[in-house]
Amino acid sequence: MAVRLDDMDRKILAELQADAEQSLDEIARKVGSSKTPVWNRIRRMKEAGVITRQTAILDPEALGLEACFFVLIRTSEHEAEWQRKFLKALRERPEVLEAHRLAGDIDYILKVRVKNARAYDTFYQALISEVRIYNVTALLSMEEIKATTMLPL
Amino acid sequence: MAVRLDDMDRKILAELQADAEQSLDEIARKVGSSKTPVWNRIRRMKEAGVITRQTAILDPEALGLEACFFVLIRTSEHEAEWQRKFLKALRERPEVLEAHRLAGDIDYILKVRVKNARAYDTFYQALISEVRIYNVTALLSMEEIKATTMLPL
DNA sequence: CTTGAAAGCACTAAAAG
DNA sequence: CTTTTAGTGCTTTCAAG
Repeated sequence: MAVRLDDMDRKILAELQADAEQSLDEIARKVGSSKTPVWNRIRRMKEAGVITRQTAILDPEALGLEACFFVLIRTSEHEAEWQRKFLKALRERPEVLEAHRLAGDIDYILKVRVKNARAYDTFYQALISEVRIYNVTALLSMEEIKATTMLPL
Repeated sequence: MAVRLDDMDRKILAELQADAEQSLDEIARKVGSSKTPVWNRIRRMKEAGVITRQTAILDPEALGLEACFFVLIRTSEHEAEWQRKFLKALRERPEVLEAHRLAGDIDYILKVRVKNARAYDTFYQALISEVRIYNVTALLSMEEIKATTMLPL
């Protein structure tokens, strides 16, 4: 899965992560190349799956999504059918921004963005009514110190 | 901070979140409007800070960043000077993708992306040598079930 | 909101290193 | 094999109705 990238590729990726609206000419100038080679490298990296997609980043506060919870989940069930239902529920709920299966005594962690604590409770009640969960701890974020989509290159 | 958005604005945002590479004409067609009004709405939402920026989403696996940790931090220190140093350290480290200050007995949560467990240990040793930390629990992600930048609208 | 028009840009192909 | 040059048609941007 890992793709071979040279220094120029990495510079281009850094520019695209920082600002995907720049023109090819601008990127080419910054990385010390020119339009066509930069365009070819970007195309190759899209085909190779290094660049997944391009998206607009929105401000959650400006949209009224003022509450962010990290949810630690322990479960007693480990059957395939239960897991299938659980994953489906997570993927279908748009307020679940992240979901990971973990190693260790905590089985899952979720990141959930909602309007307020009440909206979180609605989400929580809906989730536990869909699938059996042994233990849930919700961690409420008081302050987003850092949140970036920029991967280190 | 919260901005008033109508249904058309929300449809446009949904399109931009799903794929920011679409042309204005395409977006306009999908939301049932035309080029200029869509362009004006997007400009207004950028000025209002609803749309923060546009970015390329990269595949961490393809870049060889195969390990993801959630780090739960408890601290005994709550002085301004300690906090300043701690936040600075987090903001400067590119492997820290997210950092939140929490309510409750856990003080901070981090999301950290690195090449492997060894790289995490290097990060961890560097962090605890920079700032005094009372207790750290690292949760290792075995599987990214879901990871989206798309906020619910 | 629509039309329309100017400027800029992405993308392609073909030439040159 | 990679870069430069050059051209076409689409897209953004903006002014006027």
